[in-house]
Amino acid sequence: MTEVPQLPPSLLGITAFLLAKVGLAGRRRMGERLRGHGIGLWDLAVLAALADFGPASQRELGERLGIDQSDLVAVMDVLVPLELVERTRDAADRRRYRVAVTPAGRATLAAATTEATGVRDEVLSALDEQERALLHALVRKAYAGLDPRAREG
Amino acid sequence: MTEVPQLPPSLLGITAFLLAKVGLAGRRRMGERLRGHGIGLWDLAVLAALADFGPASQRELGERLGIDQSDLVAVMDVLVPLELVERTRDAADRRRYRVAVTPAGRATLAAATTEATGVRDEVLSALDEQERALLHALVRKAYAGLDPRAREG
DNA sequence: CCCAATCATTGGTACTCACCAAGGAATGTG
DNA sequence: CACATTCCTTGGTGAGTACCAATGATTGGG
Repeated sequence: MTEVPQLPPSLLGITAFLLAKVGLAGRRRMGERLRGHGIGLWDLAVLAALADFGPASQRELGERLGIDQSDLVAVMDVLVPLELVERTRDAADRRRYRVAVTPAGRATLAAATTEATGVRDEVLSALDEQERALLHALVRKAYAGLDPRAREG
Repeated sequence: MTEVPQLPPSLLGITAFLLAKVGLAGRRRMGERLRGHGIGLWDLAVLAALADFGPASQRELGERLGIDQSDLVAVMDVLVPLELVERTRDAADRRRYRVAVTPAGRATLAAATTEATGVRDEVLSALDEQERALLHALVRKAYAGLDPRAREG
């Protein structure tokens, strides 16, 4: 789908439909902007996790973010060469890595956060500041309550 | 991604991230439920368009819903055998079809709308009635303002 | 009547998301 | 020490989304 003209009112009454549309638009735009920084959406999530919670092994990252181990490898293949994270073998247990965000990684995270603001303003251009804040709060609350054990994002 | 535990606060501050997550969850669940009716998300959109706006050619449907012609063929391959739509050659112009929703199609649309309510209540379980209505209104407004000519849903 | 345009169909590409199985390296436990 | 387990990697699957090009049938304009 790639919306354009007048949609059927029947669809516009479906909250899930609207959320999917707006969510998709946000994800697309965010992805485009991040591409300018050489990273993808997952990479951003990993940077955020490392910045917020400190160094971790890949397994820990995967668990925390709900990313499959194998998919995490691809993330590392992006972040390591860009030197946004530093990956060293854990001295105590040389099976595992110790992944840590670098200053460059923090800078990229900050830049991405700024981009996110731009995306928000773009996607929610029809809403005023107050409405945007309200929407954010509502979606955050809804997300927090989203059955964590169910296996859909 | 298949969220679970505590996400980085950095991510939770990003509206686009939250919208994408919640939107994805809604889309998934909606897809699952529709599968029980033998149809997919696109099929529902087509049924809604036909019910709301009356019979149309496939080209008209594609334009209205932003679906590629070729993808619309797949939709018809679902809806026609299920007799949810009736497809007859246009007498005046036998190149085009005249696609119309059948009574069975309307019934399925009604059922799907009910399912949508269930999905909404599921995804927004953390919100009370008032908050759900507010969220719906905000998202609808945002969607309506979403640059219609930009080509991302 | 011939040509260009339109409508539908077929078949193919590319990208994302989520997942799974197999295997190598390193670990610790009995 | 031998064995089961853990961590990471490789390689592959399948569903969903969004495209594009080529073709056949039919049409209307010149």
